[in-house]
Amino acid sequence: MMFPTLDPLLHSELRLAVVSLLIGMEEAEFPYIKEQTGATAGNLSVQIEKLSSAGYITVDKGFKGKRPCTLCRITPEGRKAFEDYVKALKSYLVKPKK
Amino acid sequence: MMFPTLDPLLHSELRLAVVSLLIGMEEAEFPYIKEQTGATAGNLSVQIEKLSSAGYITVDKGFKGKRPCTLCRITPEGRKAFEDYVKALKSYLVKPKK
DNA sequence: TAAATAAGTTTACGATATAAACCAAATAAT
DNA sequence: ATTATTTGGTTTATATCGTAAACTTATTTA
Repeated sequence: MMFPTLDPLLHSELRLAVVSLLIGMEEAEFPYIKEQTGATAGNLSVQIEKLSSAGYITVDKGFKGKRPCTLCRITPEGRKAFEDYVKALKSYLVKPKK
Repeated sequence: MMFPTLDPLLHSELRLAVVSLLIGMEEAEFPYIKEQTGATAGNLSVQIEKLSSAGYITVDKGFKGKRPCTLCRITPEGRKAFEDYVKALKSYLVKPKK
């Protein structure tokens, strides 16, 4: 078909932002992601859980001193899915030569 | 903010496909769009109506011979919105140089 | 010790996408 | 000449999704 389907897990503003961010850093804390994306904590929590249970990111809940600290990282599958998503999107954004 | 908001009207697989198609042709009939996008008639009808009432496309219901014929065209606003959407998306897809 | 902040999670709700069901007219089959 | 099928859609119902509000627990700060 003309237009390939877009991975619904990535075709979401916030989830795409999260993955995009992680692609660029390989490790980020929850509050940092929250700040960079402008998301509310609740929404971010939900979307991170979705990305995590899809295997696109890993989530490590530990402590930094005495405070909880949630560390997120992209997985190889997440990286692959992102690349595929970008490729697919191009079919929508770039008109193929007549 | 790092990630600009994505026009929710365009951030939809089918609506984006429709607009993308119309950008490349300036005029298309309902059945053609249906075929190219692989959408069901119902879904397409709904999404075309949304694009239309947002002013992104025009919809002309006429006849071709005796059969009804629905013609869609992109509007300047639709074109502009699409361009803005593509620009905004790039913030998500391309990592800005460190 | 009381209030405020940090770091999240859970829950509730409204919006959204999608397909199923439906409708009307025209054409094809019997 | 009916009956069935196809064409070209629209309306409606549903299931999913995104989002913010409310809540929890622990920790500083006043």
